[in-house]
Amino acid sequence: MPRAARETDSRTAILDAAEELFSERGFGAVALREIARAAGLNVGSLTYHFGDKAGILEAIYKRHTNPMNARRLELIGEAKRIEDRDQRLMAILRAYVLPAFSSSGDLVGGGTRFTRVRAILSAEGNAQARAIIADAFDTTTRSFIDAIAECVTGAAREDIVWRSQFLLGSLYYTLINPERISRLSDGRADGGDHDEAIRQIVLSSHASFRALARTSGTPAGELEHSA
Amino acid sequence: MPRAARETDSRTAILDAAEELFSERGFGAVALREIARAAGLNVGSLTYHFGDKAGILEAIYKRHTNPMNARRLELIGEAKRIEDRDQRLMAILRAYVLPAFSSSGDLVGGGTRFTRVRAILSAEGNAQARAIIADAFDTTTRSFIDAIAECVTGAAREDIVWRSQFLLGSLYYTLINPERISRLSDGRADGGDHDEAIRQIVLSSHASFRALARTSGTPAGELEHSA
DNA sequence: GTCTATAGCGTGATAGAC
DNA sequence: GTCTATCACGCTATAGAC
Repeated sequence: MPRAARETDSRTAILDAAEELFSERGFGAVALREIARAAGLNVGSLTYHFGDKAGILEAIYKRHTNPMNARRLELIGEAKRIEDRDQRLMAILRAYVLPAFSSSGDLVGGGTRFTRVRAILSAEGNAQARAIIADAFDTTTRSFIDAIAECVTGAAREDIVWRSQFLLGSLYYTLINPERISRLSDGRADGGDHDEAIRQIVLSSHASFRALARTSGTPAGELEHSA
Repeated sequence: MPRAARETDSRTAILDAAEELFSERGFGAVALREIARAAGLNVGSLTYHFGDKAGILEAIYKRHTNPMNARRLELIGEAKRIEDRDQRLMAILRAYVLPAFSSSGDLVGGGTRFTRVRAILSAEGNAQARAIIADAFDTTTRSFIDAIAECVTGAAREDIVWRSQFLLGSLYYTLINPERISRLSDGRADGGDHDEAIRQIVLSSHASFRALARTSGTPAGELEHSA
């Protein structure tokens, strides 16, 4: 067993390499040998440090979830102090989206890469991976839903849950398939532009959530059309 | 080579089995042996009919894309005849979402299953799979974007593209991870309820698109907040 | 048209030298 | 702590019997 407290250079080299490969092709499709080669180490070294392949994924999760959740809660806390409901809602949405894109902790560009890992893993349905993913973010997501509910008075809790699912789906799919945006816009938009992606997701979901409010000056007629 | 025109029982049995397995675990993680077992046939039979593993995926795409696109264009055509812009927008969104869930052609429940295959494959990043996916839906998607643009006057094309990306991401993620909705709503919503999913996606994206309109009675202030 | 048998390769994980 | 060597297994794809 390696010393748990200290992160050696090899350990982080392995995690960095694995994270990059997982973010591109998922968990199952990546071979330990590839990770070893990318990290400049031998296969035996990986299993020495992390036991098995799933152990590597677990370590990747461990180093990201805490900083990312902390950053989210911090930003949500700030956002909650805004009085105007619309602006507060906007700030809350940014608090959720921003840490998924920007760097988490000391890791350069780690946020985006890790979020892409999560996006791919959520689709892959791998049993080992599923066990590791399991509710690493549920608690934070619930705080997030609570904060939204306070901005969107009179909305049913279920509706907010559905739309927060759509928010996460939007975020994931944008990270997975950014070329589609560039292509369908004939180059007028760049799907790989993270700042723009954040802006678009926040604005779009803001409109989606605000339409749930029963009070305030929303134009009537969204609910119970033919759909 | 098998007769191209006629679909034998074995062929459809193979495609059905493969489609089910792909929709659960993606392309790479499914072994030919599993498909053969589920179809009640031998491995050799699969390669006889479809050449190789990618050939099976290709055949699955072939039997779905045309019917699904046709249904979408038909529904968009109907929707375009609606005069009221809000109601037309709603109908157009339904025209896009509905065929992704409901059965396509004669295939029972085929739409949902096939859409789940597409969702997983889009995330998987497999090279062979990517080649088959490539713009099987781009033409229809462009008609869809055009139709929305007519409802949302004054909106920038790029913004519509971004939000249609979010629509697809919402749809995919809901099919991939429906349990998350049930869990986060504490059982008050059922993520696996397709009719409700359609309704929620349509309403949510309707609000998102409508907010882009510069004319009409939209409440001011969505654009250019802090974001 | 479907089967069995097998080739040829790549995989995750381990044992033991250094 | 990192290496080489190796095990046992699973994979896709093919060849050829029936």
